[in-house]
Parts: sequence; C-alpha cells; structure tokens
Amino acid sequence: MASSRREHLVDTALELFSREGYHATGIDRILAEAGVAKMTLYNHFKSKDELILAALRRRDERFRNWFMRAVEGRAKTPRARLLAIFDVLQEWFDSKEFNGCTFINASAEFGRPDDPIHGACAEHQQLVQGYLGELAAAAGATDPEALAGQLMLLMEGAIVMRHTAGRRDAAIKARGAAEILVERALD
Amino acid sequence: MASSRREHLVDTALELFSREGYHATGIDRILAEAGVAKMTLYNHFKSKDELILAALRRRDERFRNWFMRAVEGRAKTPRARLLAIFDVLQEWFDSKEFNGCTFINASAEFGRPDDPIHGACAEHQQLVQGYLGELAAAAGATDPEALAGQLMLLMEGAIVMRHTAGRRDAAIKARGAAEILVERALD
DNA sequence: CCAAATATATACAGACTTGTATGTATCGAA
DNA sequence: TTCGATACATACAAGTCTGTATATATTTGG
Repeated sequence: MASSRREHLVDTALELFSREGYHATGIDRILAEAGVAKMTLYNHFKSKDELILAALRRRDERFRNWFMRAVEGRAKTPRARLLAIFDVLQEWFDSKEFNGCTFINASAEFGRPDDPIHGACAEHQQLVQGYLGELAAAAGATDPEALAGQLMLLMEGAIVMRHTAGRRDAAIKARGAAEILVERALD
Repeated sequence: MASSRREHLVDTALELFSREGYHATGIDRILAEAGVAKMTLYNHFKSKDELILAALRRRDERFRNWFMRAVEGRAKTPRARLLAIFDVLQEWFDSKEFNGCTFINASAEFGRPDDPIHGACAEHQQLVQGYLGELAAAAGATDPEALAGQLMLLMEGAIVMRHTAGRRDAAIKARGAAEILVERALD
C-alpha cells in the first residue's frame, strides 16, 4: 500500500506528541516506534512541523467524529444532547489515554498566533463550537451562537480542570453549570 | 546583594518561558538575556527543572497578588466582585504580554501528573479556586465551593478560548454566563 | 584591609536535535 | 521478468541541549 506507511507514521507521531509533548518528542523516537526509516518521513513530509500538522489534522478528524457520534448516541433530543456533551467529556476524562486536549497542548508549545500549528488548533476549536451551535439551534435556542459559546467555555474549562488541576469530576461539575445555562437559553 | 542575581535570573527565565515555552527555551538563552554566568545558575539551582519551579512559584505569587488586588479595587460588594473577576481577566487578555496561562502551558509540556512541575500548576489552580470560594462565601452563596468551581470553569475556559482560539472577547462572554450562575447561586 | 564568598569567562563532555547523503533492498506493475 | 518507485540502514553535518570543570575576577563582611 502506497500511503500505509504514511498513515502509520502519523498515528505513531500523534500518539507520542499527545503523551510526551511536541518539542520533547524527537523525530528519531517516532521513527523507532513506527519502525520506519528517516528518509521515508522526509519523503512524505518536508519537516517535523509538517508532520505535527498532519497529526493534528488526524486528531481533529478522529476526535470530532468520535465526539459527535457519542453525543448523538447518548441522547436523542437536541436539548438532552446539549447536556450529554458533558457525559461524553467525562467518559473521555476517565479513559486511560487522557492527556489533556491535544490542541490546547499544542497551542501552549506553539504560542505565536501566526504559527500554522497554532492556527490548526484555533480551527479545531472553531469546528467544535460550530457543532455546539448546530445542537443549540436544533434545540431552539434564541441565540444559538451565544449558548454554544457558553458551553464551549465550560467544555474547555473542564478539560483544563481535569488535566492541569487533576479534577476527576470536572465534566460532571461542568454539566451542572450547563444545565442552568441551557435552561435559561431555552425559553 | 546576595540574591539579587537569583531574582533577576528567575524573572528573566519566567519571561522567556512564558513567551517561548519551556523546552523551547534553552539555558544559554536565559543566561545571555539575564547577563549571568552559567555557574551562577547552577550555584543557585541544581537543574533547569528547579529553575522552572522557581519561575512558576514567582508567577503564582505575582499573578494572584495582582488578580486579587485588581478584583477588589474594581468592585466593593462581594457579589460584584464575583463578576469583576471577568473584567480583570479581560484586562489581562487585552494586555500586550498575554501568552496564555503560564500554568496551563507548563502542564501541557510536563503532562505527567506526578511531575513536580505539573504539581505546581495544580497547586496554583487550587489557590485561585480557593480565592473564588472566599468571594462566594462572602457573597452568601449556600454552596460557595460549588459556585467557585463553576466560575473556575468559566475562567479557565475563557483563558483557553482567548489563547488557543484567539477569541478576544472571551472574558466578556464568560462574564455573561457567570451572571446567570451567580444569580442562581445567590438566592 | 584582608579573607572568604560569590560571579565571571571559557572550555568542554556527552548526548541530543533536525535534516541530508548514500548505497542497498524490496515490491508492484508493465 | 525487468524497470521504476519506494523503503531500507547507516552515516553524517551542523547545530543544540544540559551540566561540569577550571581558573580568574569581583564583591562583601569582619
């Protein structure tokens, strides 16, 4: 398969970047873990930054896919889905491979707003908030974007409180706040 | 002065770590910027990690001091102070030297929960939330810790939305959500 | 004023970084 | 089965990293 190695390389890189960080993970480590030669990497990507970007794109695609399916599988009405968000988040937090948000972490290491890597992180957040906006609109919110923005604040806040502060119940607490905000927004 | 160089070293390190990141900032860069010899650093700190810890301690002290004073200078009643939090946050976001939260960023690079650096970040969050709890109690909340937890979620969420997603009005939006939560918690 | 503590500059060790160069082997399709 | 693309291993360049060693200079306290 032509691009099978490329895929495997991106997967391995994503895994290591998420666990160990971006600067802390060297190219050689990724290659050893993936069992791929260095020239194969530089044949597919022109630099480490390009590999990071590919890993972030994959993470974005996978995460949003998983997230949307999980939310929609867990609750049927649009309103219930606005709250199910936080049950799904909590499930993520409880999983063994939780290492914080890939994008929050990446934008911490690549802090300049004009860095393409930082831009990819902003784009991801935009897409997630867009999804929340769709849910809010389906639930009949008068100002779907405003509600989505509020829920987004709670989501990101929960991720930080789980990862940085180690609060295991961060998403449950966020759900409590979301219930109040959703109730207020839907009347 | 005995510890004047140490202080200057920590200040310079904090500045560079905040702007450029922790792994991305080399010891030599800090020394050059501070105008200090390498042996002076290793006389005061036994490793780079120790210097990072010292920088985080200084940042925690300075930030909480500034934050509490700013909140209390901006509003007089406990209830108003619970909302003034977000005005102060917005002021921070608008400042030129905003590079995200030092502690969120550090815990992104030092992701293992048992890492002392990660621990220092968790401690900082705990102290900030403690302050919010005091404000909530003074405002007469029936469950001050619960309200503090909710406001903390909005605070951290706002920081992420400002830094990672580039939302310049993140704190203003968070204030809107906080108004609803505070109103609900104080009756 | 002298002695002890502290800071200095320079050099270095040893490991690590990204990216390139080179020659060999493997694999898929014509 | 032969040709071309792709992947391989190895070596290397040129620079970075943290931390140590050494010898000289400066500052500070008694």
